[in-house]
Amino acid sequence: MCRVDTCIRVSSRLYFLLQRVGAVIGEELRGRASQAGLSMAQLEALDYLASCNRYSDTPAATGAFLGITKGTTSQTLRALEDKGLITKTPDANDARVVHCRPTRKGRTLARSILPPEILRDVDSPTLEAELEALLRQLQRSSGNVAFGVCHSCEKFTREAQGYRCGLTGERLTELDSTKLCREYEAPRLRVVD
Amino acid sequence: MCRVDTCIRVSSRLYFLLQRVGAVIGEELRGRASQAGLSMAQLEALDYLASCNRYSDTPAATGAFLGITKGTTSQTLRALEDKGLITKTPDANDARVVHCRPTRKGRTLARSILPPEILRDVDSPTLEAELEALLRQLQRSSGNVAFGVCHSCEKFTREAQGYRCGLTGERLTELDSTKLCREYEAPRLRVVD
DNA sequence: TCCTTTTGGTATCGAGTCGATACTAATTAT
DNA sequence: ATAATTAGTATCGACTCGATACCAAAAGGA
Repeated sequence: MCRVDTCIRVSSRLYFLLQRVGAVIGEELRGRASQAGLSMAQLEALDYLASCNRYSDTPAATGAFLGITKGTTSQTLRALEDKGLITKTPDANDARVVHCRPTRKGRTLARSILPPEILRDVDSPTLEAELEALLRQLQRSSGNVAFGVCHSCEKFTREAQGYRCGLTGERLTELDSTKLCREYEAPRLRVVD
Repeated sequence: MCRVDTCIRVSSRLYFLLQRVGAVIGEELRGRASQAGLSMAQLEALDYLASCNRYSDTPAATGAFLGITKGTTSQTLRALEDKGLITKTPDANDARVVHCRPTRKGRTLARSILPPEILRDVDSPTLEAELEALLRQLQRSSGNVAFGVCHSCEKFTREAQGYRCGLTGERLTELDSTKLCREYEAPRLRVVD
C-alpha cells in the first residue's frame, strides 16, 4: 500500500486533491461566467473588487491577490471597465494610484455567479480550519501578502463609538470591517473568548 | 462575530480558501512552468498524461480530467507534441482513438516542476481526508467522471500471479495499478483490513 | 441490413490571458 | 537634487478557451 502510493504523480496526494477540486469547480464556474460574457480571470477580479476595502481596490492589489502580473491585471481590468462592470477613479492623495470600484451592474453580476452552486450545500468546519492553516503556512513560505478580513486584523481596534484601523488611523464602519484588506496582519496572540 | 462573517464575498468561506490556496500555488507553478516554456494548461495536461494508465491517455480523457472542451484539449496536446513532450499513436482496436504518451523528455520535465515546491513539506492527513470527501461529494453532484487510482477501484482484482482489471479483463502490472484510470469506480463497500 | 446516433478527434475563429519588455509619471529614500 | 522604488499603461507573441463546423469510426435500432 505504501510503496504503491509513492509512484503516483499528479503529484503529491495533496496537490492532486486540490487540483481535482479546482478542476470540478472551475468547470462549473467557467461555464456560468462565459454565459454572462465573462472570462474566469475577469470574474475573479470582479469578485475580488466587490470584496475588498478602500485601501485594496487598486490594480496592484488585485494582481497580488490573484497571483498575476501587473500587465495582465491592467488588461483584465480594462476589459471589465469596457463592459461597464467597474469604474476607475484616481486616488486623492497619490496621483499614481487608481481605485477600481464595481458598478451596481458588476456587483449584481458577480453575486449571481459566485459562490459556485456546487459548493453551496457544503458545510465542513474541519476542512475550513485545515485549509486556513495550510494557507497561512503557504503565505509564510512564499512571502506573499496575506490578505485578510479587516475585523480580524492585528491593527483593528474597537472604540467607544465604532472601529478604527491602527495603520491608517481612519475610522471604520461595520461594513468596512467585513472586507478584505491588503494590509492585513494576522493577530499575534490568540484572543481568549 | 457571526453577523459580520456572513457579509464576506469571494464568496463562501470555503470557496475563498480554495481560491486563495489555488492562487498561491498557481503563482509559483506558472512561474516555474513558463521558465520551462510551458503554459499552466500544458503542464497540467503533461502531468496528467504522465500519471494515467493506457486506457486513459487520450484527448477525450485528458479534457474530461482537466474540465476543458475537446477543442481546447486538442490544441494543448498539439502544442505538447510540437515541443516533443508527447507522442501520438493511433489505437489498435478503435480507429477514432489516439493515445498520447509523454516522451522521456516530457516525463522528466513534468517531474522537475511538480509537485509544487511549496507543498513538499506539507503533511496533513486530516486535510487530505476532508478534501477527498469534498471531492467525492462534488463528483456526485456534478455527474463528472471520477478518475481514481487503479488499485483502489471496485473492478480491480488480485490474482495468484498479479492483478487484473474486471472491466477489460486484462492483466495489470504493479506499475499499472498505481495509475489514474478514467473508468475508475469507487469501492462500494469498505474493505476490512 | 440500412440508418441514425454517439463518440473521438481536428480545424478555425474571435476574444481574451499571460509573461516580457519597455515606457511614463509620481513618490520616497538617500 | 538625484537615485530608487512604486503604480500603472501599452504592445508583442504564444497560447487558452468556447463555439462552431466538420469528418470518420463505432454502436444501436428498426
